[in-house]
Amino acid sequence: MARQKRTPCPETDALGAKLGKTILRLRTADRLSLGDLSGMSGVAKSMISQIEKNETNPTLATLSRLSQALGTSVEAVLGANEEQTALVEHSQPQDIPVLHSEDGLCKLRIIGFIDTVQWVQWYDFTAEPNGILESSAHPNGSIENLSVLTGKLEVSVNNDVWQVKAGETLRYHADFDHSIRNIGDITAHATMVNILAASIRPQS
Amino acid sequence: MARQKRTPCPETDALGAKLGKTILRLRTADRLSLGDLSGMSGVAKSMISQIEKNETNPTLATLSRLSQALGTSVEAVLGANEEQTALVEHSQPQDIPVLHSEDGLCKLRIIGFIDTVQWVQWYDFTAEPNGILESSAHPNGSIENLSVLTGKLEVSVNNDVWQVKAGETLRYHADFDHSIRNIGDITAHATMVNILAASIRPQS
DNA sequence: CATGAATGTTCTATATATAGAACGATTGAA
DNA sequence: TTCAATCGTTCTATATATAGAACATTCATG
Repeated sequence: MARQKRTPCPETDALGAKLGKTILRLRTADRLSLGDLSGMSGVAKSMISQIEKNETNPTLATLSRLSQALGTSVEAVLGANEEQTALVEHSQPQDIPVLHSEDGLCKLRIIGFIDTVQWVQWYDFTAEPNGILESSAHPNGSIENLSVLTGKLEVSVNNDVWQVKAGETLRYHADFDHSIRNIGDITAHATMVNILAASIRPQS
Repeated sequence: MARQKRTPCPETDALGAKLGKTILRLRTADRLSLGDLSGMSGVAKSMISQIEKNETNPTLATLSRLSQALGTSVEAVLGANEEQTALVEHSQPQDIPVLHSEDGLCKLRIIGFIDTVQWVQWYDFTAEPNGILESSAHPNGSIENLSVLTGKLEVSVNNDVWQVKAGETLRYHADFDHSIRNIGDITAHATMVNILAASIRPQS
């Protein structure tokens, strides 16, 4: 015997509601009728109707077929946030914060600070010869990406040391104290991109 | 009467397989038994077992409850790509793909291509005077960020045109056809970062 | 006004996702 | 050895997700 409880858990329900709206939005944006999308995806149009109204609890398979037909992925459809912030932003130099290393030889311009996306930030990094930038550990599981445009840098994390020169990219875990030093004899220039772990996985 | 065809579509099947591995990985990483996770999530342990082996086709509701119990979101669980990435990666210049514009005057070096994180990519962009780079629309809701290091560029999206010069950053929606042109008389150099819409999501 | 071809909705029958129980395998302690 | 506990698997019954058909509505065009 199997007893089954109806489980309209609020979290899940909200997820389904958002999903339905997203599907509807994508479908109408492409000017597709239920029948069209049904034909393209192989999902019954009755199903699509119910999904859009959050009257059912779709299966991974149907979600996969639907998002494929809509040209996206299941993750994207589920994660899609419809805030249609149709904004364009133009930052002037004086708006961009600049950090300096303790020795005054390195400069870190924080370019990519977007309040809507906290888990990725990027910087323009320059260092005079022998300049060293010391960073304490970033939030759990962050990954730092250093792409050197000109010059030669040395990166130390924990007890490991690597060298990176112009044209190369180094990617390393930044949830330890780490430092970057200019070991060349010219000004070094690099693009640094930090990705926070929140977007990958809440740590084990 | 309802005829129903079993549809083990390869795409969907692969997604399910990946999902199963991810669930298993997260569960064991937290040292949870099937029973533990079942108790925490409210999903029958038999279901979890079948999901991990991709012998069933879970519902959005169960995925939601499971990922909640594991401390993540459905998107993250589905999007989680493959195993623990190598701790460190060092890309040489020859590993980095380079795109050229049709007129041959612009160069786009794809620096930040991480297979584990599909929602952010960045590029090193250079353009000779008058060079123009035309891009077709990116996936739904992408945002493109252009930080000019040297020179002066003009960005056209839809019918809007903006100018950006050294030190400035322009941020615009890239889900339309758009183009970037060097309107200065020296080689322009910029860092371009693209963020896909899938990532616009609060909380971790 | 018809009449048809679209649209989205509700109905109905079946395949299947799911919960719970029963099972077998492993471990550890008395 | 026993016994008990705990693991993952497999079985079974039911709730339900799904496909397909029937239905309802709009909107053309004659």
